[in-house]
Amino acid sequence: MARRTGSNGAQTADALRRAALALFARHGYAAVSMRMIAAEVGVQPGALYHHMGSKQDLLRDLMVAHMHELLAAWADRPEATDPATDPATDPAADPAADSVAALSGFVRFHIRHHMGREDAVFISYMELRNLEPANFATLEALRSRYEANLRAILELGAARGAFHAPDAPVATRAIISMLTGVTHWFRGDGRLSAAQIEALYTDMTLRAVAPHAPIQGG
Amino acid sequence: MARRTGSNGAQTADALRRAALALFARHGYAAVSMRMIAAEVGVQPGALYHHMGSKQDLLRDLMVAHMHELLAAWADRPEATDPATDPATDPAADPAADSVAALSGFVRFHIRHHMGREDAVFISYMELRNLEPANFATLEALRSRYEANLRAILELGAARGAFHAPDAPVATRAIISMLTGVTHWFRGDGRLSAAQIEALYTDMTLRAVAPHAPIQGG
DNA sequence: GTCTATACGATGATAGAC
DNA sequence: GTCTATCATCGTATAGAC
Repeated sequence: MARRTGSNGAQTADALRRAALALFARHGYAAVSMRMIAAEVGVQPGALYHHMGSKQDLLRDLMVAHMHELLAAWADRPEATDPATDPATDPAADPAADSVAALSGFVRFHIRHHMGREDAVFISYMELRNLEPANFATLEALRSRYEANLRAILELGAARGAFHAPDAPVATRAIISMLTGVTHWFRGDGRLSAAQIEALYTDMTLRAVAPHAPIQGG
Repeated sequence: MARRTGSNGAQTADALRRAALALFARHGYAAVSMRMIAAEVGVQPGALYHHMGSKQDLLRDLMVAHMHELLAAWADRPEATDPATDPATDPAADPAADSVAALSGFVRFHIRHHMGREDAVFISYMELRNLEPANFATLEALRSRYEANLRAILELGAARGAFHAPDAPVATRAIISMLTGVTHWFRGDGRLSAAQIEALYTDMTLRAVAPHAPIQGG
């Protein structure tokens, strides 16, 4: 037989991408062979090349798709599409509260979006070094675009006096590192629920840039 | 000639380990071949096996050495070996200030130790998945031992009321993720000096667990 | 669209000369 | 301790049948 009964091009392509994502996350791009991906889906190695250009193209596509999904989800989040009419969060009425709301909104969004996408998150910052220069530049631009959202929140908040963030670019990276670190160790069946993690990280982030001087020492 | 003039076993072994560290950090363990390591040092591939067991042994040794160095440096840090006699940091006199000093001491230590060791840091948490189970367990135990130092500082500080850390294990991971993230982007020739980075991160960390309620909102 | 078969180079590791 | 030479295996990717 030349084609398995019930096989379907689009379904196979999707299955291959899912299998590749999981395998890349578990073993690393370089350690995963095309044979492994094919075997996972149940097709022969040669059949892969009807669905993708090369292994490198596959990696780039997975990473670009993840970033597009992230940016689209940010643009479509409720706060962005449904501007609050609550006077308590009206920027003109209370700029500081607006900045705090924006920052805690970012934290919640970031953690919620990344939980459940551990594989894609892992790949997106572990496999950057396995991208060819042109593909690396593409990803860097997308990552930078996302990061700019947090930086803008911090800069506006600092200008308003709502935040203590003496260096917004550094604070941006520090916060993103902290938040993304959740995906390294969080497992849904652990001691804490996703909602509890979210609350703890929101609290720590808000405190980290709170305009109160901590006790100095040491 | 069977041996290059001036060659030396111990020197070659050391050079191979240095070359492997740099190559693993740049390209990833799976993407680096024994031939690449040999070529970097200027020996033939076969000669490598007089200095190491296997590629896996090499990776494990590099990672274990890094963790041992980290733990030894922590144990030997000035604050540990030279107890402060300054009344201002005497735990009995001012427990809260003692906790703050301990935490900022950890942040300073962590950042200073990790800066300049980017390659080893990178490998130590990127290549965990390429370790065989027994080796992985060894590394996990070492990592956990280091993490316990920060957790103890946070737990004691929280018990004293010096810190707001409702969940010490989560705060520990969050802080370590944030601090270690520095090695991803910091370059000595950048906009900020190492000392400035250190100050910024110390400030953010102390604030993140400061016992002042941040403005709530959003 | 999937199969079988294969081209062709690279891989980790070893053997034996010097 | 390093060399040369080599083994068996696996890598990505392609060609052509159905």
